[in-house]
Amino acid sequence: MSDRPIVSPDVTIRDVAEAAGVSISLVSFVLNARRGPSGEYLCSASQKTAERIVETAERLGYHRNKAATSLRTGRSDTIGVIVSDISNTCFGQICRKIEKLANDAGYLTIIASTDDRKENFRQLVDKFLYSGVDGFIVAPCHGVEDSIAKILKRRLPVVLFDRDLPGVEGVGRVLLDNEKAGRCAVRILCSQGRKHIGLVRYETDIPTIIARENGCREEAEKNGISFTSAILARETMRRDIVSVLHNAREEGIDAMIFPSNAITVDGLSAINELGFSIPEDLAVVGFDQEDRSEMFNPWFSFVNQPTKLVAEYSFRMLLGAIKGDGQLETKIINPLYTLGSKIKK
Amino acid sequence: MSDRPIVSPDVTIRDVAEAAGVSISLVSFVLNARRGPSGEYLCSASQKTAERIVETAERLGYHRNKAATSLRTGRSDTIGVIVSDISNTCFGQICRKIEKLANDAGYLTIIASTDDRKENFRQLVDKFLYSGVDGFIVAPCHGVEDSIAKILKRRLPVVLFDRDLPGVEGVGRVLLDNEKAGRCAVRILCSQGRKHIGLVRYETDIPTIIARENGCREEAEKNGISFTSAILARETMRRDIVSVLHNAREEGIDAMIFPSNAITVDGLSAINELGFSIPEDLAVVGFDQEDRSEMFNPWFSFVNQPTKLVAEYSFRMLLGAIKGDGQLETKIINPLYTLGSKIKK
DNA sequence: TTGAAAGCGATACCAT
DNA sequence: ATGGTATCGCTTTCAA
Repeated sequence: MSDRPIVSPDVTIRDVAEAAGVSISLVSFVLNARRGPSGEYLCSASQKTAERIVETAERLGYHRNKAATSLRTGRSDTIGVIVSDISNTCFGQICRKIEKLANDAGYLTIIASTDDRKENFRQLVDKFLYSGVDGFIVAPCHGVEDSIAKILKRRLPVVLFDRDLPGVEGVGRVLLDNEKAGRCAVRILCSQGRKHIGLVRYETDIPTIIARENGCREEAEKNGISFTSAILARETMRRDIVSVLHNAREEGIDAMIFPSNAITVDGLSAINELGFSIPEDLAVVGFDQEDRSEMFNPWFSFVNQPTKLVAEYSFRMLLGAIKGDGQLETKIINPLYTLGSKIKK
Repeated sequence: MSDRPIVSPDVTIRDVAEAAGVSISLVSFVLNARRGPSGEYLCSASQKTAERIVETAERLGYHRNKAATSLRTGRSDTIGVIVSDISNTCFGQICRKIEKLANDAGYLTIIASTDDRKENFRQLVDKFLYSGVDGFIVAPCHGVEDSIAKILKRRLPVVLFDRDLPGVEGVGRVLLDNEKAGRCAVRILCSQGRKHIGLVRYETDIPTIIARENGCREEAEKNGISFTSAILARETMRRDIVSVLHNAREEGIDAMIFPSNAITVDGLSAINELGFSIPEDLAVVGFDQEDRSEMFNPWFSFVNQPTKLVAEYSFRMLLGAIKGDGQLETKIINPLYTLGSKIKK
């Protein structure tokens, strides 16, 4: 039983030094020493003093002041994660996993949401920069190349995920193979015997969505299946999608693809509003939805990013870049798909 | 023209001082001055120099080094948020809103998930403490009173939300009225003509769940309706809940209540597995589910925390405590409920 | 093997 | 109205 002292204001390295009867430098030296395989201190200090110092530090309840360390070293052991919306389950899961990995590696994680607006993205990047994060993992908005450049100018590593910024160099990437994801969606519908596939999206040049659409079209052609896509204005999509679906069905379309999470949400809501049933009236494949859909109506399918994998690749790549070993590369991930309540492949 | 190299790793307050031809102290003084109503600087510096200093700072792209400020002042303009699982939509939404409010108030937010394990909770509290957060907003695990005490000993403000730690003093609280939430769930089912209500939960002394159950029982008695609750082992709930639901239906129970998010997830999955349809075979009220259920089968209802309200109250209360105005109190929130795809009350 | 001392960048007290 | 300077806690040469 250790009789822990009543912790008062704060124990500094100076207190430890005094209590252990050594100099401040030595304490710092020992406390930052790497441990040998036999658990011992790899530094020039004698094992005996090293142990005494460590023990004293523990007894006093010493913890290094991060601000001071950060000021002195320029490192903060903090990484910044920026997504469009943390309450989107897909991002929530990725962030959670990144946070866990980072925590295990001794890093703190700062997470922020941009609402997909580049002014917010820029502001957050600045804020994180001035807070001294050691690296970034971001799902970028369209058109934030300048912000990324700003990070790179400070020689901080960046890993992009979920969305690409084509042409940007010097960053790591962990991206879904979106064309393959599109092909996957069509194949699911083919295997359910559908012949007339429709896709709804909003007007955009987000490469993710375009690539998915291309994948769909390609696979549909390959299978000799009709493929039609409807393009709506982003602002009024939620409203307009209802009539699009209504008309689609009138015209004999028997399956719909919603190529992003936002579209999936609006699309399924519209289907409920129209009273269509899945898959009798319309088969459906959505994208980027949570893995809890088994809770709900299990009769539609999803194509997803494997969130854990994305988190793992992203964090490992960033950590490697921060530490100096490991390098920033581009990792293309295979899509995952969910049929009903079963995950295959 | 100075013959300095163009590349400046970072602009410091000293650079600004030199460029503006004043002392470091004055720069700090002006840059920390509060602004008057007419937009001007409330400090003893003359308006002219004040303006010159600010302009110079902007021109050089100066941003204060947070580590240095934090070291010097003890403040970090950072708050720590701890939840059980950020990928749980309910927490995701609350965190997102807190983050936004904090951001607007000039604070950075650090979010972490505990997985509902108190060792994790403790570890995270320590980590946040040593990182120098200015305050905490936490959904505590059961049995972490000691961690909270540790925070309070440092005189940092804490706001609890979602879950209470009865008996802990000196903290703010933003809590759902869980008894009322339970009563609400039963009333929904009554209004749908149900007469035999069942509830499933795992073995626990989490006050949230107990209070909900009590609310249910109370309201059922008041309405002369039968109420049965099944208590499972936490570890095997996911599996056992299937047979519980099967038996319940055999025994004539016509409605189920799942009094937490975790139980709701398992419960609905089980219902899908059993092939029951809602509400023909069983009416259902879940708890703490996301607001996107309109996407899915809308034929069951939810009782929720109003996430924005929780976030707003929590953050305001914390900010008040940090700033010194405002005080920590207990705020009890009314439940929100969702019927089908419509939100009422 | 150990210690003294010079900063890191910003703040705030005390002079002027 | 402005400036000098000690200090926050820690890391890191360089000397002893």
